[in-house]
Amino acid sequence: MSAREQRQVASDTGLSKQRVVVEAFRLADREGVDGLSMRRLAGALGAGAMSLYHYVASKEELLDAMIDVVFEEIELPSEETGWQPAMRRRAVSARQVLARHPWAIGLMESRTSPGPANLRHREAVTACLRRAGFSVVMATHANWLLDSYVYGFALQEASLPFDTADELADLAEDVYLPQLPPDEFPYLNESAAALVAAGYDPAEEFIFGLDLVLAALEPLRTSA
Amino acid sequence: MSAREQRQVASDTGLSKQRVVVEAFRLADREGVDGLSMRRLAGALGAGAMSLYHYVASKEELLDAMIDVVFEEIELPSEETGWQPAMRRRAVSARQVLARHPWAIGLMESRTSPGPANLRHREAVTACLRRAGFSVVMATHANWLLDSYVYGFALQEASLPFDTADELADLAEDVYLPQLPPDEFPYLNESAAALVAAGYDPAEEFIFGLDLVLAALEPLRTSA
DNA sequence: TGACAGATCGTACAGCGTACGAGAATAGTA
DNA sequence: TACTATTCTCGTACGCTGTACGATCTGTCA
Repeated sequence: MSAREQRQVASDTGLSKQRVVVEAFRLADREGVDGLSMRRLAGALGAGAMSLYHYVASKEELLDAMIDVVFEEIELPSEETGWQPAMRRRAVSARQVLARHPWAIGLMESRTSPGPANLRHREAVTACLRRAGFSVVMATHANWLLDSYVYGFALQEASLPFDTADELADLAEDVYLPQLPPDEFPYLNESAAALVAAGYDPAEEFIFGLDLVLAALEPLRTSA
Repeated sequence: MSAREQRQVASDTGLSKQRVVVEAFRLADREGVDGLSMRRLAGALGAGAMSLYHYVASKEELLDAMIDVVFEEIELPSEETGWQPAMRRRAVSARQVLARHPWAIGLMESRTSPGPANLRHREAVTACLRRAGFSVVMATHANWLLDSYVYGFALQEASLPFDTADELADLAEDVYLPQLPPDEFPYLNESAAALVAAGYDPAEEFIFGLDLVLAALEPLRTSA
């Protein structure tokens, strides 16, 4: 057993690619992606900055690996239910995961080579659609539509500067409404008022659009 | 007339917030957002790096302003057609603009305070939906769904590492397929083959999903 | 024991955003 | 025209970044 393999097993002491990536993931959760530097990461691992480069070729590769950990966290579509419940569950899971790790969605634009968990995920989704009777072409369309919705929703949610309904109400009153003269922005005022009155739950909002999309996809299936 | 106002007019000589932001926009188009540094931007403007800070409080503010320029480029929904053609046109325009400036979508996650063009855009979209008979709540749902689709599509498109069908074919053969063993990823192989055979046009793909979404929203209108 | 490979990391470099404050240019007033 | 006040420009410097390079240290095997 080489020293390296030993290190991979003994997770408490010694480094490994796994430990580096997972700690980077945690650090990004804690401090945001801007707070993730090689030196700080090394510090959190009790190592010197340059030691990390034995496990990771560059920071870019580290970010790629972090994104793949995100995909590992997303539920794969079940094979035991209909395609709609299966896609619904995996989409809900994806949104939850992306909401829990808001740094991830911002990283995706710049990552171009999908990792293994990403590939496994795509394969499972495509399999689910194809088995449900979508043609190759229609499965591609469905994939784009569903993923666009999930990622776009996550992107918008990540850029909301509040986390709770209370914060929303405060922000609306103190920041938004003052810069929205009612005569120039009548409809935004109307919306803002309704939003503050009713509160706002991103999970519910997400489900609403998701169910519309799923229903719209149903007729694209070839077999009934 | 103050010196500053004069500078804002005389665009050839002298700086102004406009000139700084527009040049930053161009630089990002040319070199990507990673190539945009205050020093390089100053160089492109023939000025010292610190001079920029007279027109822009920080790089963050500069990025905010750049995003707002992006929104200025997006067509507002027309008031003279039905809501569907209007929303269709503005969504198509938004995708085009975001595809032309791929750095923009990556910036959106971190921008939390919308600029004036952004606000104008949202107001116009909401107005269009409300006038078409969507209730306040339904207009909010429609807004989320449409914007999620547009942004998510743009995000996925920006992370595609190819621009033309030829590049796609080359990449598929040289990079993707080799890492997709057919027994482990049968469906992805199937999709990849179909994609290479048929070519791939993001504009068409976008329209397909967009029309599904628009049709799905139609029944949410209160008045016929 | 000696040799070799794997792992660690100190140092250094170029580049980043920007705080500070000095100096130049311009505008307003007498 | 002369003096002052304001606006604008930017050189220097600080603390941070990713990482190239090479020295060192650790552990394995002959």
